[in-house]
Amino acid sequence: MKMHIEFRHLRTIRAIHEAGGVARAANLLNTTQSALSHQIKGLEEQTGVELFIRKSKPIRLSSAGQRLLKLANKILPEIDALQSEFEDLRSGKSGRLHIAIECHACFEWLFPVLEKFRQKWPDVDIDIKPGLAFDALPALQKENVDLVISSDPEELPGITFTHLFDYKSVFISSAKHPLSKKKWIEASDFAKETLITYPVERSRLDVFSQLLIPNKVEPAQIRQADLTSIILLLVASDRGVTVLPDWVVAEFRNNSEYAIKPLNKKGIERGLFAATRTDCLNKPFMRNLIDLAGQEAGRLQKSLDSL
Amino acid sequence: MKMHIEFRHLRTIRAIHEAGGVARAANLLNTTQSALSHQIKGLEEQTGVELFIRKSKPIRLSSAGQRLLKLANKILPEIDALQSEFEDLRSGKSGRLHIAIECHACFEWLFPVLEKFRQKWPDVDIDIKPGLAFDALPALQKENVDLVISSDPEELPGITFTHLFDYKSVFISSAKHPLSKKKWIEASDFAKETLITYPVERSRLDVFSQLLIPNKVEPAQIRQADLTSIILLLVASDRGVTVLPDWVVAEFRNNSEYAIKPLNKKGIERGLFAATRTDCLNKPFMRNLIDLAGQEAGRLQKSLDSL
DNA sequence: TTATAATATGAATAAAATTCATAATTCTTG
DNA sequence: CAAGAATTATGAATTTTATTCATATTATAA
Repeated sequence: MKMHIEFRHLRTIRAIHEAGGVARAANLLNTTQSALSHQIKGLEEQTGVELFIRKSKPIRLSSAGQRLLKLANKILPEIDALQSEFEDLRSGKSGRLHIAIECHACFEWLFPVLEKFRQKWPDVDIDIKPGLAFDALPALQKENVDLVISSDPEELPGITFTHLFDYKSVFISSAKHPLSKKKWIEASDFAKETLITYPVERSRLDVFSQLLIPNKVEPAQIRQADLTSIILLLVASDRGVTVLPDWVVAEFRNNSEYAIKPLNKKGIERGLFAATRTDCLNKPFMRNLIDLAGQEAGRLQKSLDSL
Repeated sequence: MKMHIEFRHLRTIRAIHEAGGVARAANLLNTTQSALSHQIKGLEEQTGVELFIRKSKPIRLSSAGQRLLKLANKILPEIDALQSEFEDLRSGKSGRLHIAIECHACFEWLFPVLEKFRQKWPDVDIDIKPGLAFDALPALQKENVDLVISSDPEELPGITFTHLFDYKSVFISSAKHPLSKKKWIEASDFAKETLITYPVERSRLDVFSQLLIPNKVEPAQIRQADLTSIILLLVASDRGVTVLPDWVVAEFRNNSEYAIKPLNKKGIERGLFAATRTDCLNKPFMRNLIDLAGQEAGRLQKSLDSL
């Protein structure tokens, strides 16, 4: 007989000890006295060590048996804990929510959303993965991340894009800037300007993908900055102009330092989407996050409308 | 399918992770790729949690799988350690040596023996159980102790008495005591004396069992003391007389404060035995202890002879 | 896209655990 | 100390579980 020590054995040892006897332990474990007797016999053969003192009835643990019991008492609670963690996972109480953001400015509205989310789902492992802006969708497919915030929905197998809200990309310059006199801004207006952007691929920036590339316009100069507040600082001091989502500018629309103009006569409107693996949409916390994002969007919209 | 998490699964998870793939892990574990695949499938069904990301080849652990791996890395070394402890037990390198001493004075020669023993068998769990003087042999049978030092061998099933050495019980008084004038001491001599003994049953004391009870003599008074040195102190200050094994008095035989006399003309000679469960005599450390005890006895004998 | 390496699957087989019935212990009590 | 009660052990049959074999499916790299 080969047989290894198994959890079954640990449970049996513990039960025999606690119940004070094989027969009573068998009750506890919903099995027969015979089964346990065979079990411990097999275990003793396998380990080559006497685990019980059989000269007493009911049988008692030998010192080796007590050593094993000690291990059982250490180990069994650990798998129990694991099982309950898994139960949380299965029920959707806990889970992993690793997020990649294609749209760089999205940090702005996402943070407050995550803050609310965190309070409601304390057991969900939230993380924002940097450096994935480019191949966020492959990462999503490979389960390296669980949610991608993107403006460019694609048809991908196993991936679902959920519309969150729409926004407008708007032009921002200082109030003193010559272009602030125009009603709206066109592609050609950028030819002589310094454009300030996030340090990401052009294709990932609305100004380029929606306006400059289609119109084959190249800005006179490009300057990059990481943080939205830095970009705005540079714009305020007339070191350049920029294009940002309208929600970013909501808070300071009434700030007289800035001029905010639509792009083209009709403005450039874009959608924002949550990309997830389709099966993950079943998870309660995932739906709730998307809900919360929608709510936050409504709130931003209101604050824009009210101006 | 019912199935619990088992050590097998932990080993599999670990092997898949370390080998980087199911097929390679199967090699490590001397089994087939199919077996492992079925195993993890069963485990995933049981726990209701995806343990691996199957969109990649070779498959990788999911976050739940990593949680399980963490547990595996914590638990598996612990059973390995246990198994090697058991191996030591089986090979006789370690074990339990709980000793009961019927003969109260035996502490005197046993301690140096145990000291040597301890150095040679550091993994053996040595203990001296007090309070068992009376029913030491039943305790031996019930495996509450593993060795009994006794002067009264009996025929008991499963118990073997090994002769260690012989000694004489000798009478001790102060040098000023009237009885110190006699060549030897008889039972009747005790009738007017205060006898100092260990605080144990009369039947367990040589003076009584070998001399006073057979001769129906009752000492004038009995006084009890726990420690041999205390008894000797009392004797030296003439508060009473005592009877002790000759090896106890070896060291101070030339001390002029004491008078040491044989009991009866021929002396009372007794044997000392190591009682063990018969099967325990196979254990190397047990035999070695008995050997060491014999050697120590030889040493004591010499120190007596040389005087 | 195709070839290749890796994993999954289903049915058959092998292995192991459990049960049932009963024997053999140890304990208890008169 | 014997007899009965309670407890554990055992062997064979049965059921459950794990593994293998052959092959299908899936993912990756060329």
